[in-house]
Amino acid sequence: MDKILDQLNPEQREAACHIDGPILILAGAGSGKTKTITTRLAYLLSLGIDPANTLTLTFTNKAASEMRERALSMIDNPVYPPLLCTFHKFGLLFLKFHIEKLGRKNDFVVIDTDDKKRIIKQIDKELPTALVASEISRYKNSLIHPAQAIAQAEQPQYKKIAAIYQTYQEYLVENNLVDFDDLLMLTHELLEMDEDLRKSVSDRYRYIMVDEYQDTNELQLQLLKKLCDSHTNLCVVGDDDQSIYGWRGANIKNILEFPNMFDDTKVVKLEHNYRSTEEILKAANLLIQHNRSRLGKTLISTKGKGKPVEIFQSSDENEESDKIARAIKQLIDSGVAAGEIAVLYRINALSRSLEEGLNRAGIAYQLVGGVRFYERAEIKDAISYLRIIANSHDDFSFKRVINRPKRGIGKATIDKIEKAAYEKHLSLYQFLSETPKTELSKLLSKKAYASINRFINDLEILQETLERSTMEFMEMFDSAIGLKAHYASLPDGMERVLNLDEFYGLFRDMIKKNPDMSLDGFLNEISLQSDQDQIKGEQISIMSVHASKGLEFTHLFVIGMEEEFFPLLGDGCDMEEERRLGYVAMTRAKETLTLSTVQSRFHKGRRKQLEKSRFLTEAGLLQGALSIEKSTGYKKGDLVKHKLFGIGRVLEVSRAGRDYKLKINFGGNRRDILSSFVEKV
DNA sequence: TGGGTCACGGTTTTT
DNA sequence: CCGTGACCCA
Repeated sequence: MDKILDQLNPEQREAACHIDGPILILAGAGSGKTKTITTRLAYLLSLGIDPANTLTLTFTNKAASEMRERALSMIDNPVYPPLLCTFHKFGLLFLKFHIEKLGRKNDFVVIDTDDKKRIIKQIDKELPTALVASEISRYKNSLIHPAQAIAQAEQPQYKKIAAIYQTYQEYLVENNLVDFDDLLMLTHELLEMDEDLRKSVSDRYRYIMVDEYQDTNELQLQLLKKLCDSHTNLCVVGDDDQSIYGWRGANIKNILEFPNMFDDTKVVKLEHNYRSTEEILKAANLLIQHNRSRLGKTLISTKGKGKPVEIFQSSDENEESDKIARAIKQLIDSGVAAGEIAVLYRINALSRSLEEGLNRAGIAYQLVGGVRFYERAEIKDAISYLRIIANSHDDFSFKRVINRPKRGIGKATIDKIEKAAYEKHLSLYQFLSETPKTELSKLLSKKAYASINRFINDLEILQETLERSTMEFMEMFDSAIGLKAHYASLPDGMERVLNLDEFYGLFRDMIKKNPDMSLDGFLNEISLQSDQDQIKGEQISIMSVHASKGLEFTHLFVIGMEEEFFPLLGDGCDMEEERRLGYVAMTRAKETLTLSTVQSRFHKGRRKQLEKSRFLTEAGLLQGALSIEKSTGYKKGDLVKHKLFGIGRVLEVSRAGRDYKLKINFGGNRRDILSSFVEKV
């Protein structure tokens, strides 16, 4: 038992050994966070706690599988695996068992963001789909039902969005679809309305752990509270300084106020950093100290002084990328493995000039992020076919693929079929396969009729084959549909064909490993899976700062260190979150860190003169008095909001020790207020 | 039905 | 500048 804990430092051990009651583990970058919580899980099990009584929640599948592997390798006799999965996977499992209590069937289909947008577009074409989609997410994540949304909407635009939300939700229920937010929202709903269920679920999961707690949103917090109904054994791990998902609903208050929300919370800080040199940590620490909303932590290096952080200054983006390419070449020539090198940027648009520079220098690289495997059009087509075959009610998938490959069926024909099917209360597929041929041929044009007949026929043959043998079904699937052939004929088709092959390969693998798995099972399995886009070690990586979270590189470059790009300014800019992003970027580096800044950059069709990023000065890397206004983010004339005094206008900004003082005019009343007590409006 | 052209707008991303 | 989506015509 002690062997398990031997590997930990005193703070890590203190955190891992805490069993009962709430605990917040504040784990700084590179402080051995995963090691600590996987050890804690292994420790709990080594004490004889039933794995079935534990629940460990993460945000990504990657984190879940990594933790599972590490925890299980520490226990001698893994009895059966403890539940360790993403929040959404937990919701999915839960709903499979309990959604019937909400009057819905458990053969629901999980739709992704892309599907969601398509449905929204069907309902409304006026408002931007992306906006509506994110507002619906906001509603769901704040536990607001369509009726409430409609009742509280004031502006005409929001009235419209709330109405779309209602129609959207009705559409989901009618077609038995569930979106990502529903996986959590419906789970919460069930736990809220059914006291017995809540009690039994909470009794079962007596030891709950949450990874990356700084990224939780309101809904996730509420869900956790329900899961902790009959106990308070909640162990959350995170780093408030690495909260970089505020824009998608993560609420940093969840971690900042955790000790106030749960009584008798134990707080453990992990501040020993096992990743970066002193020079790198010094800069990162200085930078993050400029933030006010934080619990406060200073990383301590265990790796020695190291090389100073280097600054590259160039006139434009071409010079910048050439400099970086040259530096990378030197590293590689001196024997550094390419996988140890990465370049980060704040926005994806900056990858272009960088890629050009790397290409000029003949350096192979891989771009991490971008379009994910399961979101590629060709893969979603194949999945849609599988969904129709598994579930003949899935009109949504049906419409996606009815004309892919091209069958000469356009909007007009689809409208006709939809209308007729609607009148008979049948799904599209049912309607087309059950309606007598004579009747169908009257409804449709000759060409469309013949084409649809063939289509339905192919699907029926596939369905019959599936009943006999999944393997046989898979063998004939593509040739029956003609997806590969379709994509092969397109100009950029080669890669898409390869992707389809990979997908079919995945499917076959899954069947071989799990001969009993049904098509339904397979579809469920992949609905929450993003490709584990593993980084191939033999190339240098380039990616956004967001994509780099959780990774580390021996030699790291960050480009675009200019005001406007990093920090990325614009409306709704949260300077503290930008600073946390800067902190995340810097703390990815192990041995050398190079920050690059240019005088001008070509962006959105024009060249712009730029100033050096304030983060360079804040991190103590560049001299130069920064104007007070810039470092606070407040300037004369800004509107700010105070808890008690309400909205006021800034008249003057001045320094007050480590904080800043604002002279504010609150409706005629002038007051001096410390800047951390107001927020921008 | 589907290919072609033009206007517009443009952070960060996981499930 | 470059990709997407709406709209128009064959």
